[in-house]
Amino acid sequence: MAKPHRSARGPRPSSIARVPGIDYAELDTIVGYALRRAQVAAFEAFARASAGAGITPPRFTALVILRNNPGISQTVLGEVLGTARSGAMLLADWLEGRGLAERRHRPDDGRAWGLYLTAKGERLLDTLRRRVRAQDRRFAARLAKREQRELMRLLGKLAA
Amino acid sequence: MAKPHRSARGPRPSSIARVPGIDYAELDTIVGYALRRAQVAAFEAFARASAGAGITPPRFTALVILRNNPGISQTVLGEVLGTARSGAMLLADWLEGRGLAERRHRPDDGRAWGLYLTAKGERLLDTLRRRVRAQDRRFAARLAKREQRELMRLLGKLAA
DNA sequence: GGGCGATTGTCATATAGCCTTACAATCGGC
DNA sequence: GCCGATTGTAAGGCTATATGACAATCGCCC
Repeated sequence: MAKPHRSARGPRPSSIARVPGIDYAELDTIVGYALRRAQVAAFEAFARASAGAGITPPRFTALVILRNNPGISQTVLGEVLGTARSGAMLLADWLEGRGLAERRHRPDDGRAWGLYLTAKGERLLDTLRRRVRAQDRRFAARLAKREQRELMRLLGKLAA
Repeated sequence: MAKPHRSARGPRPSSIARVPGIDYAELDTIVGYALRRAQVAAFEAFARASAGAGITPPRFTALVILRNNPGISQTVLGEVLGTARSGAMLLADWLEGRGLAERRHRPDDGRAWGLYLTAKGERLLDTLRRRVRAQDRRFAARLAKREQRELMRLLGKLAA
């Protein structure tokens, strides 16, 4: 029921409006299903924020991670994203191909590359971040501030 | 940041363990990101429950919907799942191919088919449902009963 | 009753995002 | 210096979806 539905990643889930006249039965008691629904809604907020650029959630995540962890290796990036090494490499290729990130040899390890955001990457991330956060805040505004904090706490416990 | 990450659906998100030593920065303040993490965890519970059969979240959803809404059309099924009609058709093909569901002509509309669970489909759903619910409950047990109710309430508001 | 736009299922085609496997270069410990 | 482990890479493939076109049928309007 979860993302996979997905879920979990790549696919572009379109809105899952409740269809009138349909009996959802036990689906409404399954936490995973409720999570998926909410996540799809959140994704739409993200899509609105990143419209234009081909930025997807994992790419945005990678940009943030690169900025705050300069020199990170592709293997570790893959772990952070929860994907195979080869997938992280493709992602790095994509970022590098648009001049958003670059690979630099690592003095301490001849096998590994260090990943770094370029100036262009930093600029993109700056605008992107503002828009993503604004949309996320607008999305979360369906809840009171108090509820938002509580939600984040509960989600944190679930993901742990 | 939502599911799509994935997805929404189809993809098989692997666990997203927190990587020690990595700075996640603002990601931890984004509701969509938190949702995605929790959803991946929930998906793992689902995968454990449906291991063996090739049942994915959307397929499980379809089984439940078919059982509680016999005679539903493929177009409506697609709406419920949030996918294009063609995707719903493929799903119906899959279910029919394993003898879990069948299409019956609809007397009132020569274009549309009505979808119905077969006896075999009902049986599978019965065992599946028990396992899925058990795993979902185990997953949700990271929260107190009270918190679970609160979470469902908040998620409902977000998805609305 | 006939005509016409809308709807339904279907099919072909394309794509995105992944994974798996295999491999060469390199590292680290013994 | 040797050998198992690790890193990035490349090739190939798979799955879930979307898009667009199509024939059959419906519903409405005249």
